[in-house]
Order: sequence, then C-alpha cells, then structure tokens
Amino acid sequence: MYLTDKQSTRVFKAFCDENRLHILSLLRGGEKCACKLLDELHIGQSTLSHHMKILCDSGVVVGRKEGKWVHYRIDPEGSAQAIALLTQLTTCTAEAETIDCSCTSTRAAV
Amino acid sequence: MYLTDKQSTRVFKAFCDENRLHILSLLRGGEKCACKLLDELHIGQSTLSHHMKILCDSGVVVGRKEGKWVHYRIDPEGSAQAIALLTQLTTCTAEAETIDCSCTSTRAAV
DNA sequence: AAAACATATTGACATTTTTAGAAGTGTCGC
DNA sequence: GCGACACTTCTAAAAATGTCAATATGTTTT
Repeated sequence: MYLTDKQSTRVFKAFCDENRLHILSLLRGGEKCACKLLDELHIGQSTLSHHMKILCDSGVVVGRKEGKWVHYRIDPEGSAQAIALLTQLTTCTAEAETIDCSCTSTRAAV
Repeated sequence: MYLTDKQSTRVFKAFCDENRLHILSLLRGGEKCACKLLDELHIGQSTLSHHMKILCDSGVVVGRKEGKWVHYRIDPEGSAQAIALLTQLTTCTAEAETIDCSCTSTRAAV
C-alpha cells in the first residue's frame, strides 16, 4: 500500500477544510444522503457536491447510490488506511535518534 | 484535548503539500537543520521557512534553536495527537449503524 | 562595531481552492 | 414522453496558498 506524495496529499485534503470537517462530524452519526447534509450546512448544493467528491477521493467517505439519492457514509477501511498512512509519515526510522549536526560541525566546530 | 475545526485543519495542512511531505520524509531519518533540508529540496530559502512554519504550527514538527541554526525534528507527541485526532474525526458513534433514509422514506415510500 | 551567516518576514505574483449560478445527466412518477 | 427531483459538471469570481526576491532579525566571528 504505497502512495505517491501526490496521492497522500489527496487523503489529507479531506481534513483541511472546515466544511468538510463539519460534514464528517455529521457522517460520524451514521449514513446520510446529500439532501440531508445540505439541510445542515449553510452552503450551496453544487458546493456540497464538490466537497463530497474530495471526501470520496480521499477514501474516507463512500457514496451509495440509491435511485435519485446518494447516501454517504464514513468508510472504516478508508479511515484505517488514512491512519496507517499518517502513522507511516510521522514514524522515524531506527537510527533517527543520532543527532545530525553537520551544519555546526562543518562550520562552527573549527 | 478538544480542538476547533479551524485548529484541526491546521494539523492536517502539514500533510497536504508535496514539499512538506518530502521534508517530513527527510525528518523521519532524524533531526536536521534548515540549511541541510535546503540542500535536498529544490525550493528557495524563504519558501522552506514558510513550510517549516506550517509544519511546526501543526504540532508534528518542533524546532530547536541552537545559535544561528534551527534544528527540526518530528515530535512523537505531536504526531500521536494528530493520529488521535484523525481517529476521532473518522470514528462513528455507536448508533451510526442505523441507516438513516429520511429522504427516501418521506418522499419515495409513498 | 562591522562583516558574515542562518533563518524569518514582507511584498508581489502565479496557481490552486472554494464558492455559487447555470446548464447537464440520470431517475422517478405521472 | 414529460415534468419534477437529486445530483454532477461547467464556468467564472473571490479567497487562500505556494513561490521567490528583497529585506529584516538575530547570532557568531573578527
């Protein structure tokens, strides 16, 4: 499960906008259709559609089409992958503890 | 440890830019000063400074000033908090499994 | 004190993102 | 088929972000 840097940024874009965080908090309470989300957010319908696309592209949310409606929910698997990715991005390697001070050693330590 | 939505977005902004992901990957190998980072990234000095500010604002990176130099490293505590926040943002509540289909029930289910 | 150096801040510009209105697509009920 | 509805895509404007050059700040050396 290796992603390019570009793909990784796509995952975290989901959490970089206040409206999207609001949408996620609504979805944490269970699956909701777009129209219901629209009722609770003070944004236009096309704007919601745009945000839902970004949330789905991140893998954290999935949409289920049912007739005219699309029901959105948080995907536990996508969420787990996002957490795994974040963990990977912030975990130091074994030898990370050796303090690298090349700048001080090459110049200051004359 | 509750953050506003705005504060939460600040945490994940760290992971939404390819250059910042590159910087993080360098820091995963251990503490590095800004000048060393600058050597490995094809960006200007002021641009690096800008990215380091965003990384530090997220809490995932900390800077240690030593004379003229600033040594940056990944903060395991800040990283753990980011992971905890991401977990919180994507974890559904207990009753989330009940499918909410108000839009279909009020209109389609005539 | 002055010069040299590492980093931060400012200002200007290009690119990207957010937003909403308008038009387009697909589905349902008549 | 036709109109109503839910949602998506297109388009354009506003806001935010990334970038670099120039300048400022703070530290060390002479």
